[in-house]
Amino acid sequence: MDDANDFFSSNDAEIFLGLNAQQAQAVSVIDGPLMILAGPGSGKTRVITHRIAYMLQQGVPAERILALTFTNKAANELGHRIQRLVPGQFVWAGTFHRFCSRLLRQYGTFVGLSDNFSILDMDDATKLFSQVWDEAKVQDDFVSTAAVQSEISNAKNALIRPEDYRARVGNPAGKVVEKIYPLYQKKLVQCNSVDFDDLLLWTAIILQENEELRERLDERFAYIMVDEYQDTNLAQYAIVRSLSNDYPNLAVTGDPDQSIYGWRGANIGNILGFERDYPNVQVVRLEQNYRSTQKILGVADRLIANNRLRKPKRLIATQEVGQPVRMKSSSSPQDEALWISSEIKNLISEGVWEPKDFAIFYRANWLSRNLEHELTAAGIPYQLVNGFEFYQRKEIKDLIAYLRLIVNPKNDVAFERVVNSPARKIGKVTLDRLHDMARASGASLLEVCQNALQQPSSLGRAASSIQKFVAQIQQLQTVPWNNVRKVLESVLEVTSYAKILEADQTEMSSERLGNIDELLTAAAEFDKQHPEDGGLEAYLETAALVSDTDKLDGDVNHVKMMTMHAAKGLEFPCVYIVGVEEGILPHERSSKSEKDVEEERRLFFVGITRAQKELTLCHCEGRMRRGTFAMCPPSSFLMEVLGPELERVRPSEYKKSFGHWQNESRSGFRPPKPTERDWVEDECGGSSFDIADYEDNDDRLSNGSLTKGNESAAPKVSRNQAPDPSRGPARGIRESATSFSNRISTAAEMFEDQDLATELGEKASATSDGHEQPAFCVGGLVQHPEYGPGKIVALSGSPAKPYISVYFFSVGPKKFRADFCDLRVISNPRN
DNA sequence: AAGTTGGAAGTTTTT
DNA sequence: CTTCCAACTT
Repeated sequence: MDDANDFFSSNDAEIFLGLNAQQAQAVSVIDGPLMILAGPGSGKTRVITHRIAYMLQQGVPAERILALTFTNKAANELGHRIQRLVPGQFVWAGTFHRFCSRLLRQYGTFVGLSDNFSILDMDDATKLFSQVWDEAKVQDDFVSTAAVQSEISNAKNALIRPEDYRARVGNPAGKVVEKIYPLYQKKLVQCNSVDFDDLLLWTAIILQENEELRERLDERFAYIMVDEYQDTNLAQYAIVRSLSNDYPNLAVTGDPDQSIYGWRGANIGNILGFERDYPNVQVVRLEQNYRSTQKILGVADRLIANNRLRKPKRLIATQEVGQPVRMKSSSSPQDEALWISSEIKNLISEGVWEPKDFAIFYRANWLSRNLEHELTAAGIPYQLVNGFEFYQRKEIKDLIAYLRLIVNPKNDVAFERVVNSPARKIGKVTLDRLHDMARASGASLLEVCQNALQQPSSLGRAASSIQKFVAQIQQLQTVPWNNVRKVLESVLEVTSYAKILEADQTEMSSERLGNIDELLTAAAEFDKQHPEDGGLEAYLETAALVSDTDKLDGDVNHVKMMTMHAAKGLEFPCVYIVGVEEGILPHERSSKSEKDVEEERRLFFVGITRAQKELTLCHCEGRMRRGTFAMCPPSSFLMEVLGPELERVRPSEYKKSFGHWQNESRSGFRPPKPTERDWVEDECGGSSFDIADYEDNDDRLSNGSLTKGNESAAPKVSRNQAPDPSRGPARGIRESATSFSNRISTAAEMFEDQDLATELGEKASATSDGHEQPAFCVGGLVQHPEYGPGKIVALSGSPAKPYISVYFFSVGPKKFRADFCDLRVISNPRN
């Protein structure tokens, strides 16, 4: 460090200020290949920013620097920090996928894509894939679409093109992939679309096949930095290599111990083999951890030491010893959630921490349910970072699909999504016919429609609907693309999308209108933030490539909940990791091979090392699975981690935490009783119980009989059956309260007067020849061809979708669409 | 055409 | 306990 300061001019002082020796070394090496092995919390982002600042200061033009990150969030933060350090300089930083998307907009013609291509998200790609699957009439009953789709994804990530794919022996999906992969890829190109994997695949192919272009881009991006290099796959590796051949000023940062995307084709060998790929590489190790307490690091260290496929690496603590890492056992996820929420509530009210200091991690998104419920009940604000967010909702996908179709008329997936949304009476039959025509002519669905309208008879009854739809799209194509919000408003107006929802007047449609409002606001915000580089195409690219993690706002004072995958790169003072159970953390589907288990262990390692001050590892004795309560043994990882830093949460604390709930009367909830098991432990356990118990009882742990039979679960089961106010009513009773009460009273009436039935029957036969049909009225009597006579109980719905509820003598209550049903009015109440 | 219902099936992680 | 899909209803 001192040497470094002597060597560099005084201008450098600011850039090197406060860096340790290794960090300074990593910053100062800007020419030639460099590998930065950065443990968790070692100031990696800082090194990257300062290194870029140093390059700029050394006269490297900003446009020749390329920073590739894993998430948009990381890229944005990088950009932000560079701006702070070197104001006024613009360095391109973004994800691989975004970078590739930009290249393909320019050079996609090499592989048959025009510059307005669409990026399909997972949903759309799957939709297109199953169409191809259906068309190919796959006979094999033994492979699933999902297996084949994921095998194709693997092939793409491994840079295997459709024509080169050969089934490997022992791979049941292989033969089907051989057949489907080329068809799927052909269809994608026909639709002028790419899936996520294609962004990488096509870019790699273009760079491989166009030496002149490769040289130009290699020179253009003379300085490249790749973050999270341990998570790059073969395609990404190939792209990076192509761009750093003549100008091998490539710096990669990463940590083999944090490689958690092997299932997506990430090859940990890329970072382990970096020294082999690039001769004369300089290696810098950042081993000082500035984030976590010594105890937390001790636990992390002991865990990861169990991995065999790794380079041993130290984590040197610089923080205080800290509080013990806690291990908490609960009888059920409900109890676990209640315990966590009440503890967080107490810590907040005591002023120890703020909501935003807490994070709760889990292996899979569904594990957040109970937590959400209890945090809501406790009034703790939280933010969920999960997979089913804004852009997944139907109305949002519909509107985005309109935009995609406007930009790329060949996008058949978008066409299918919107052609009957809002409802235009264009159904399966019509769509099948359009598909046949498209297959025959090789044209896109929209083109087929346009052509067929020359002879409307070929479209049958749907011709006029299609005519209208095509006219709407054509009208929308004339709207200028520079203002996204205006385009969206035009879509809403031209298609009457919002108007139809407004007319519906149900709870769901008003929620959808709210979401649409939110989308309009977001679009306006995008327009504002991108006055130069915005517009419809840029917006669609952003919409396709944003992830939910990117939206995470650390400034908002909320508890954060997310998967451990999403937690990568983040840090929080207090961390809870839930569901540390065998079958969940190592996940049962990742327990086949040692390699898989090691990746699970790295995932746990990532979770643990996010914690700065306090860490609690939680597991349940059992949980509901497939409708029944099942026992859950604690994760084998927990046993690997046992040691002096670890402390079991003692039942006395458990009781104390619940005291709060017991004093508060909440309707609908019973204060949970400490389970029998907790009491037993309280008596015979003691402070030294925990570690010894786990170490000496492998057999008990492995067969999950640590609990004392089912007694401890009993109170939970009843809690489980209590109605859950956060979810809607179960199917089957999903009727409005009014119509339900109506039905009860009517039923009572009906049963009092049994003779009414015969009377009604007689009246019905008397009026059976067709008179003018009077309007339906509540209380009126009607005749149904199958069910016989009945009484009108309620009228509901909207003018567009009127419903009628009838109580029949023969079969009880029934509900029909009033404009479709075959009901004859016998009498009205006032007659 | 479109909504409702019953039965079978299934629970990873994400650019 | 949920979610998806095919069959059935109007």
